[in-house]
Amino acid sequence: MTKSQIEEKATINDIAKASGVSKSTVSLVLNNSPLVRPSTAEKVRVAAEQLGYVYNRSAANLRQGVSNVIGMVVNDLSNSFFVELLIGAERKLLESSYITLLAHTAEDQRLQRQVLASMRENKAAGIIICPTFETPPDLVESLRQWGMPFVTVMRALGDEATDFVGCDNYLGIQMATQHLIDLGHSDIAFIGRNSTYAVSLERLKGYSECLVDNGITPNPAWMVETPINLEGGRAGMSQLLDLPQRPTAVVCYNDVIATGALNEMGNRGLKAGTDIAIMGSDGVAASAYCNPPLSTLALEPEHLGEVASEMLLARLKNPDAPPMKYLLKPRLIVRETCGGKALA
Amino acid sequence: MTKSQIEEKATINDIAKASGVSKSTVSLVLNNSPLVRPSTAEKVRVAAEQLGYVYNRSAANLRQGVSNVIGMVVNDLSNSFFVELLIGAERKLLESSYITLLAHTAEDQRLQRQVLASMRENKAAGIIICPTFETPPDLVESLRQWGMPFVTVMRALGDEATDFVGCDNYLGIQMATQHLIDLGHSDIAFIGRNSTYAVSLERLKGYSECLVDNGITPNPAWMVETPINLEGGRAGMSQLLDLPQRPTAVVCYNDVIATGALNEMGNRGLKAGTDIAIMGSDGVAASAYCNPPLSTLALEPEHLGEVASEMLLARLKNPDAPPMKYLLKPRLIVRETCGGKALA
DNA sequence: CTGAAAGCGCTTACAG
DNA sequence: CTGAAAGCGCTTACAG
Repeated sequence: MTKSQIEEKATINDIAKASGVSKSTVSLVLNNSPLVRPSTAEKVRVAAEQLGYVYNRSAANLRQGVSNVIGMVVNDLSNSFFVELLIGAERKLLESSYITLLAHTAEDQRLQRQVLASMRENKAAGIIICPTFETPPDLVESLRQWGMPFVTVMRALGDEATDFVGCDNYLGIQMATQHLIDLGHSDIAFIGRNSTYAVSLERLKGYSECLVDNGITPNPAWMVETPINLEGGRAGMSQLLDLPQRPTAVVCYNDVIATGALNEMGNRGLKAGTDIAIMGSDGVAASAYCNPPLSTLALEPEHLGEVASEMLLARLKNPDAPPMKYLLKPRLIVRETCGGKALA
Repeated sequence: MTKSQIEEKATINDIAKASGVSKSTVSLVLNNSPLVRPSTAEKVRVAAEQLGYVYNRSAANLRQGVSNVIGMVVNDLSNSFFVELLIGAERKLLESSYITLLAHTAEDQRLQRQVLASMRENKAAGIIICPTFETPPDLVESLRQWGMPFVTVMRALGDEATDFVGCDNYLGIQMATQHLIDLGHSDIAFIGRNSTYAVSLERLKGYSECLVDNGITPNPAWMVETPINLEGGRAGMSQLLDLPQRPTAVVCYNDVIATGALNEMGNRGLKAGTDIAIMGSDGVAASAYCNPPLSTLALEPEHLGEVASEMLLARLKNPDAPPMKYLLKPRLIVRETCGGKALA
């Protein structure tokens, strides 16, 4: 235990003493500066090793005014889309020797404010944020005023000047809807309408405009409003199945909704792809293992997470670069639930 | 911009000057010390507010030698069990004004070492760790030597002295197996055997001993070894269905495996609960929305996460308290896939 | 209840 | 290529 206590206490001063150089030189060595002569560096490294030295980032952070942590603020970890996004982002950050400070807001704006403030106090080098529903625009103002670099993900925030990573929601759902139309459907419903939520609005628009473009009149009774969760998907499908006139196909807001819908179909002895065609959106890993396997849109959440990290890192390197945008083009994944396997 | 630049720079010295007290007093106020006269405190708070003061945790961390961050090291975020556990843990930590440093190891030991070292440098106050497969015992030694408080979750590590949160794996799978036997099954398989993995060994034992206790001889061909992921579940079920003699019921290592198994059954036009009975384990949120709804074991991951946080917080308060253990007793959740709804 | 002083362990110009 | 000096913004005994 004495040994370990000695180890606990070693600082660059101790290393300096042990290796016969100044602590400036030690610091240079620890930061892999090319300025130090290799033989000196080696000597220092050996001493550090022997002393069981542990770099104290708190000290470095204080001196430099910035840390090696990146804040990651996520609105909904119960949706694996965001989990996969988190996985991609965190891995990428780690590769660049950043470490991730995570906060799950669960769509709570108050919490979002709180964790952002905490990340600021902790001198986060930057923030990746998947904002909550209806995040007020002054949040962006705050972040800017703080001088905090950030990239927003999936839900655009503020003006054109903010860095953003997302996907073409309109195009994706349009593709999904068109696919069903190409399969011969015209009675197509949408589950997951949500008027307070920009992404839902875009997706709903992709759906309804696609219908119109194909000469189909959208049916308001077939645009089901539900919370965006598994139960919402189940309940939404239940609502559709209770209608006197059922649709023959359903476009779901996302894979979570679709999974809930599949559940309800099963509960009623119906099979997706045979009785009713279903399309999801997001392409989460689990979508391939739905029962039946879900036809959906590849939004590549893990890739989006990686891109978000890369964008933030680029922003840190170059604070004055012009605004960066990444808008993923969805790709159709045809599996079983749309009943159009043959087409693919 | 001038305003915000001034704000950036305010320190306790500025507050001290502005409010006419010493910086010691300011520090006391910021930490809500009861020592300061309320009127003084108020004066200080107003000054801090006016100056747009931001507490600098790096400085406090350096001075105190410890931070307000807790490291959370998770082996597998592709399994929602661990995501739900993370959600519970993070929320609880936030309530106690700690913020979570997250690292996903994806079962990579090298990465696990690396992130742990990084968390140490960052002066994490403690660590919650769901260790990777086959984590070497010297990891516990390192953590102890570092003086780093930690609690291990799900996979026990080291000796009796480590704080641990988990569940009774043996009992759970035993209950699931017994339930199937009570339903009249005797041809019961197990998917997710994995000899290198302690938890799998416990669960497999719960399964096979339950069979023996009921006078049933375990069939080696029905103990399927697969990776623990969706594809493993699907492939495992496929393997069973290809057997000349199929089991009538299957106990799955966890809900991930069960979900994959359900997928394969659907692919073959089979229905769980009717054609073959399926039991999962873990009770992740999505299990209720499988198709059909999955019978499983409630392991309450979110609760386990909360408990882990509470345990770590207790450990921080009282470093010398005796080792703490929390072993959750699983509860049977009877839904559709076991075909025993009537019994519940 | 409040203040003066020391120091946490780094990094960064600056000088040589 | 290396060293001496200053300072980042806090907290913590200690004294009064």
